[in-house]
Amino acid sequence: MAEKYDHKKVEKKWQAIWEAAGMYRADEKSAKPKKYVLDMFPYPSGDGLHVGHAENYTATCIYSRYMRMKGFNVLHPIGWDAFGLPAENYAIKTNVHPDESTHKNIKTFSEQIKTLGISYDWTREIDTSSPEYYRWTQWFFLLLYKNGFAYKKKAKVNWCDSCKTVLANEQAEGGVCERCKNMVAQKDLEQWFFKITHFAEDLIKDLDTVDWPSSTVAQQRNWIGKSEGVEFGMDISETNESIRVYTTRIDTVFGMTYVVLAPEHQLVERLRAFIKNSAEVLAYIETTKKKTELERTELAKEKTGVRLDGLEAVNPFTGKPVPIFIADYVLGNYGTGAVMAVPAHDERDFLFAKKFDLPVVMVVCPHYPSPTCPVLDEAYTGDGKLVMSGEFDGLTSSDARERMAEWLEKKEIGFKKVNYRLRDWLVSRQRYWGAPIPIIYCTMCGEVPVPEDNLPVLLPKDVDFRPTGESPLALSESFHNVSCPKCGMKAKRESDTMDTFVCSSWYYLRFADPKNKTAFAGKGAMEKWLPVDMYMGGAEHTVLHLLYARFFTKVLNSFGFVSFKEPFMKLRHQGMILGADGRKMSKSLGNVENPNKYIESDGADALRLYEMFMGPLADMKPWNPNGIIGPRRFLERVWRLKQKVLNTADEKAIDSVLHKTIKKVGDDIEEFSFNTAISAMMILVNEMEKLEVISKGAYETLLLLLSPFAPHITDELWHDIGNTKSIHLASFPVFDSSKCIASEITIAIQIGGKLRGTIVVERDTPEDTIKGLVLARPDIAKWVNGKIIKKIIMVKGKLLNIVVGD
RNA sequence: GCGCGGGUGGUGAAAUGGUAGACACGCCUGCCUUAGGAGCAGGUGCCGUAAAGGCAUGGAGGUUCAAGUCCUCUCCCGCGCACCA
Repeated sequence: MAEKYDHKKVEKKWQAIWEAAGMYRADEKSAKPKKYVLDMFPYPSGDGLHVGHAENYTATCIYSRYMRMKGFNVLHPIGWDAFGLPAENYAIKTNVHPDESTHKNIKTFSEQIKTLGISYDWTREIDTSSPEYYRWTQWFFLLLYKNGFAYKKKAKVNWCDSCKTVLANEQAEGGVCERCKNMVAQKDLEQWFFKITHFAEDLIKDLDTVDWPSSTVAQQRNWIGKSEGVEFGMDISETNESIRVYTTRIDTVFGMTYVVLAPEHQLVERLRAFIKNSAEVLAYIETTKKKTELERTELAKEKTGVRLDGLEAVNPFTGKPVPIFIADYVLGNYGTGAVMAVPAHDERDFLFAKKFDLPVVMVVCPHYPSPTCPVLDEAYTGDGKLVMSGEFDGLTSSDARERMAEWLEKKEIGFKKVNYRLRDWLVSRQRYWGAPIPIIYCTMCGEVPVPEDNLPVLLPKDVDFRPTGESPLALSESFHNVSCPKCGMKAKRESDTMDTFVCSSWYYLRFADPKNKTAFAGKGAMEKWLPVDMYMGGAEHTVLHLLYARFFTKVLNSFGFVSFKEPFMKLRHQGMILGADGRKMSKSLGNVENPNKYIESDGADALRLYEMFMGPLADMKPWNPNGIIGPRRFLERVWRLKQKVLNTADEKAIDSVLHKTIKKVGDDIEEFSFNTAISAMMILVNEMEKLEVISKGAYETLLLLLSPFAPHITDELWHDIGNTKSIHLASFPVFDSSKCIASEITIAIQIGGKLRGTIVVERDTPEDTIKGLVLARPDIAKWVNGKIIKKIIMVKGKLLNIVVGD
């Protein structure tokens, strides 16, 4: 009796052998074509590895192993996104220093990943919280600073009172803190920003050059929010002032019945003397100030606002004056902070007009030429042809937009304008566990960048990191008080740290050259390995990390550091694995699955297979605690199959299905359809089991196909049948289409499109012979008898459809 | 409201316009046994005792010899964004 499959023994053995041999190191000297396969590097949380991590890493591991077998020089690295709030929050709770807990967690993660048999090049491991790394994060800050892409300004910013820090817009979506889910308040604070808006157009345009999931591309486009419209001025009667408004619907301008300013608009203050009801207006502005962003933007069906009595703005197209309002539904920080209101063609204007009893005039009609304009019970926001619009009558909306823009330009009142919703990236944080911002404030010299050779600005370890709203670093005497690098006088260091997303915006570059002491990465190394060919991670960072990383690449490209404009050429997301109850895994629900448990009971190979077999990688899917049994049984069958291997066995017996499987598995790995690749291998094993004996060649092919998925057991069996080098150094089997064709084929027989039977014939049977055979069969003939055969449709090798009529 | 995905057995899911439910889990019936989360053989969409047959991919139409797949309308679910003019 052959030895039983002992996953613990096998997996431990091979992991040690691979590590000793340095099997998965990327080769700097190889002439083979490169393939850079990257996982979104993890934040080493105290909870350890999660089945979701395992899903992500197994998928790219399979892909990397496959690419190695296909002759590529693969770079597949791993590192740690180690800075960040959770470590600090944990520290506050337990009084364990973030540096200590983070490094303990990294150790746990590393061990867990190794037991999964993930083929990382561990020699390139990086840790964003190490001075060797954050020195370059600081260097990037200075690069941006010196080129005007990093600046400090006082602005209304998102403040999370529970995290005691400011947040970027991207981290405060919907007015809620991305980390702790608490409501975010608006505060006027002086903060550091990166000028991501400078690249807004490129960030939109270059999305066309990458192979990313369509929803991710759509989300980024949506976030950047490009809009094309016109900006024009409107004179204010009886004053020398004018209002500039921005609109994307200039074609509706003849329907303008009023104008709205954002309450914070500067004109309000300047025109105060002309406003008759200024007390009421000021009161409204005060009320607005007290509202949070969320309250202001909440699905407030109820519109509020105040008319500026005594003031009117003139519509340049009609020459007619319209009233001016302030209302908080108009945002001060977008466009010009003022809009023309066309209630017939804008829902918000419509609601406002209803409330204030303002005229609603329809000027774009979908039923042109409509004799009368209907009474509207909601705004018509679509296109149509223009009515009541003077010389523009009868034009389509899109033509009118062009013509009206030209009209404004000719009169020098307005111009075409592109606006973006994207705002600059707020990067300073009033927290401890992050890279210090390398700036010094001198009473004489002002803002002074830390000289490059003074980097890194070390994060002091002896700091009370409990957040107070004041940056913890300001409390460290030795850190905070320094002398000015310019004049040598007493000065103070910037005490804010950088958003952790800054650290992760360039880590993929560092992997190309992780030990470099003179640059963030050598130019040659980056040109060799980058851009990333395959990037994989969760779909939750579509706007944050992926946008920031693209921004960094664009900055570096514009300064000539790198030749590429996009960092991640191909991107795929793995779907979230839910708990067995179909809910999101969480400690409080007690439905969290730990991969260790399954590695222990069934082995890493079985776990890897199960996670890949669960369903399409990108789908969200529930965990089935019993589901691993199928893949485990499959591996045992592969193990037992070894007993049937005979050198003299006939290879042809299984050729057809074998080659079909080679094709299917190869194609599926390239498409990330691992579930169907596994199913194809199961079919192959089922077929092999039916045979008395299997040729060594066929069995080897099976092991090679399976090796990216189940690397341990396949290497063990590979050696058992007489190979001396690791299976992971072998080539992927070559598909031979001539061997794919079976000698017998099954043809479906349809009568009038309905399946009535099947027939098995020799591969090269002529069509007429098949027709004859089919019609001779009584079970088929009974459907045809008494009817006229109108047509016979033959799909070669697949199907015969007899179309009958009465 | 807008954008992106989806709706197929008891479950996870397969299907270049060409035999719907591959592959697996579960379940049922045998066999075997060192009684195991074993192994082997067979069965398992629904209606029909069975056979014959019929019905089935959210719903309604349509195109086609042939539709889960293409087209129109519609319902439902998930995710993301949301007063950006």
